[in-house]
Amino acid sequence: MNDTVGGAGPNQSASPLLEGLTPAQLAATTALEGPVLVLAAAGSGKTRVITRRIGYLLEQGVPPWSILALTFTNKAAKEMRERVASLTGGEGSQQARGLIVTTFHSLCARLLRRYADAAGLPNDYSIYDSADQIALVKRVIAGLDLSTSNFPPRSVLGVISNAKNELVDAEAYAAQAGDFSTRNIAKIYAGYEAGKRKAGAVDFDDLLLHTAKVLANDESVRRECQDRWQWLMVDEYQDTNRAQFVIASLLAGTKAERGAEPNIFVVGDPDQSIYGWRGADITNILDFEEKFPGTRVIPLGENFRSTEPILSVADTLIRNNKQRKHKDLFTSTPGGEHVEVTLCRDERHEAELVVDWFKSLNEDGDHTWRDMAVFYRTNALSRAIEDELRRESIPYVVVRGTAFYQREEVKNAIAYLRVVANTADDVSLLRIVNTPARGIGKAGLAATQVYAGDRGVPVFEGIRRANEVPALSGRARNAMGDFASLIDGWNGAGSFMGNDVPGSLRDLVERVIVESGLEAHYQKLAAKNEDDADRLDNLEELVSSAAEFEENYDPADDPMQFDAAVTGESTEPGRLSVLRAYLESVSLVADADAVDSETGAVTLMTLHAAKGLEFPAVAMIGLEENVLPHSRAHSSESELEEERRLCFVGITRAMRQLRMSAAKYRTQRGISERAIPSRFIEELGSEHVKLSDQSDPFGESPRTGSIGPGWERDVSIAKLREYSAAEEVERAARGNKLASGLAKGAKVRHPRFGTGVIESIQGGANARAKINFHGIGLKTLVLEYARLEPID
DNA sequence: CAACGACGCTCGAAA
DNA sequence: AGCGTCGTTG
Repeated sequence: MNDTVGGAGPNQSASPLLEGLTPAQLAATTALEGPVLVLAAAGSGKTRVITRRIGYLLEQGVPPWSILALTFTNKAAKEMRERVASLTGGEGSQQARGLIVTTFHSLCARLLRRYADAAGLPNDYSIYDSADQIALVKRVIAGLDLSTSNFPPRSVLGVISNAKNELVDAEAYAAQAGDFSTRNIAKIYAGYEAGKRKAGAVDFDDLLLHTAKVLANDESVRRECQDRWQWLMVDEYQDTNRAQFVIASLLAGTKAERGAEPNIFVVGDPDQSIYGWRGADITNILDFEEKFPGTRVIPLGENFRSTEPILSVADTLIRNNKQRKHKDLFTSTPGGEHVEVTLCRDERHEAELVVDWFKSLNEDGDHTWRDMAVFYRTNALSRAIEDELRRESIPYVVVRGTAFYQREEVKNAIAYLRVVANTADDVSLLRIVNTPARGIGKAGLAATQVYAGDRGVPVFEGIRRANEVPALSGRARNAMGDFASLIDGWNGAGSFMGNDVPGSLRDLVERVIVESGLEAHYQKLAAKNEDDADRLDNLEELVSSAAEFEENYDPADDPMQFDAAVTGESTEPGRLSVLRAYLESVSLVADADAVDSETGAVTLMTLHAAKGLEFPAVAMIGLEENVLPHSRAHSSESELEEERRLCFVGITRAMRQLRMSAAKYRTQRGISERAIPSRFIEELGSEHVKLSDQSDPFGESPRTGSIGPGWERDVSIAKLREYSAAEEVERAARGNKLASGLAKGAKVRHPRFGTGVIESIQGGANARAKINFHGIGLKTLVLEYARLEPID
């Protein structure tokens, strides 16, 4: 931009911002102008580099509002903002006013709000999550007289999402659709797009897609953005997809547009690319230098996180990836313990070993619960660990940020709010129009949908005009009339423009929950079934979350409020616009956002959610074929390599201690199946790995050492059957023994379900008991796994 | 029209 | 094991 910025070398400016950096980190931090690609190995201090670089830019006099940093999760964005704030002196410092650190999706959501006209969207658009998408696709499939068994909504949506990630829209897709099935998918795709357009809704892919289109097609929009943001940074660049690459490129602009090479700074590690299935495109890294001539490439190789054995094991594993540029991982801090890899009997045994390990770490006094984490390939694997931690009264958190918003009762409340914000949102409307039941039945609704469809108006408009809809019963008309006034009462449709609805967001959410009848509905359920008691708590929590959002809401934080950002003024926002912002934030929570290192609890999460984090002690479970690598990742070598990178990401999160385990039997979908140790175990090498086979409960001392009988992977099907048959006999004997200890009519206690009476019991390999639990009802439990205690 | 139980299907990571 | 759909009953 000018000489003062570029020329200020680290030597003259003894800035504290540049202290304690390695030469490579310093080079990256102070590489200001022009395109820069930082290849940052795991644990090499990339967050540090980005935050210091932002601080350095500010120190050089760059205005904060001209800096835009894009991260992968809200959590990462928040952390980065905090670190910048502490570097530049002070919380919420005026210095950083207008600095934008956010996620791609949030940025796009805001851009589309501001440039709604140019994007062809209403500015009150809804964001559909996967459940909404499925609901809409189902309706479209039904409307086309197709069957959901021939066209499973989930897989159709997968096809649509992939098409979108390659920037193929419904039209383009139809143009290349050949066979019968593909042509029908093209029809569903088109219907799905039309449905969203009518509802004023977008899905996650659309957020990126629409933004890319607006930036590409509307020069004034592009100009405005390019003028504001002179300094662009992208974190986790290896996980950007095609659309994100296009957006970043358009925001950066070209030399022709800017008169100089754009200041775009991206940081990534090809070895940590784990979102290929979501369209992440590794060629974005490879093409970067081509797209931005004169790119400076700065490698950050030295690892400051892990002990030597951990790093070495990670390195040995990742070398098995063939489609990879060779790269040495190194640490200057030698020493450290071996990586222990254990073969367990089953997931319960595995959980016991993990929890025993954690307990011993805790007792040694070197670690607290928050230093420990368990990683797994799929969410379902957390269960056994959770049970064991609960049994041992060890505090733990399962990282699943979106789980709360996916609960039925919360989704319902949010659907109401979405309808308040956007009455055209048919998917949300249909979800709640008769929840709780208010006499708007299937038949009446169908007639209203037809009426609305014929006139091209939203279903809610049909409900408003229930009196004109033919063939409705008087009761249905009344019910619909009541419902319409309910919604209109909340969104102020009666008052001028609906924009000056008084009161707070908190009040609105509370009113909606009470007046919709949701509260009463769940109160009724809770009275009947203890399991439903927490639903009311969740609704309460939603109110708190809205209140908290409202409290922290500052329209000036909106990236698009240029003037407010620059002048420091903020305008009083209307309640509906706060509601919209709230709904948007709710739609864009990531699982990883739920990580909270402050709580003194063990952290449980998927390998994907673990990206970017670090823990002193890590247990990785389920290192089995078809789990990691996952069974669905066997169709190509590149999928397998992505699984290997996922394993690599997990390993490199561990700072001091790492354990991995595989179970000989794993229960999935309710049945226990023989599992084969993951090929990745062998690929860890043997130098820093300590194997131990603890799977034989009757064996003398556990077998340790090299890959032995229990570890073999290339077992033939016949051999597997042989194993299974032998073990089946054992299991049957165990089952019979367990069953004989209990009888019909006996009273038992279960750690979670309380006391109950046995209704029926069955022995054998899958010994089960049907038990009538007090206050809960009938449950069938597998004796081998259920922790039942007989009581008198 | 709503509530409940039986049945059958699925089953990956997530913004 | 969990979920959604279907058919039955209140």
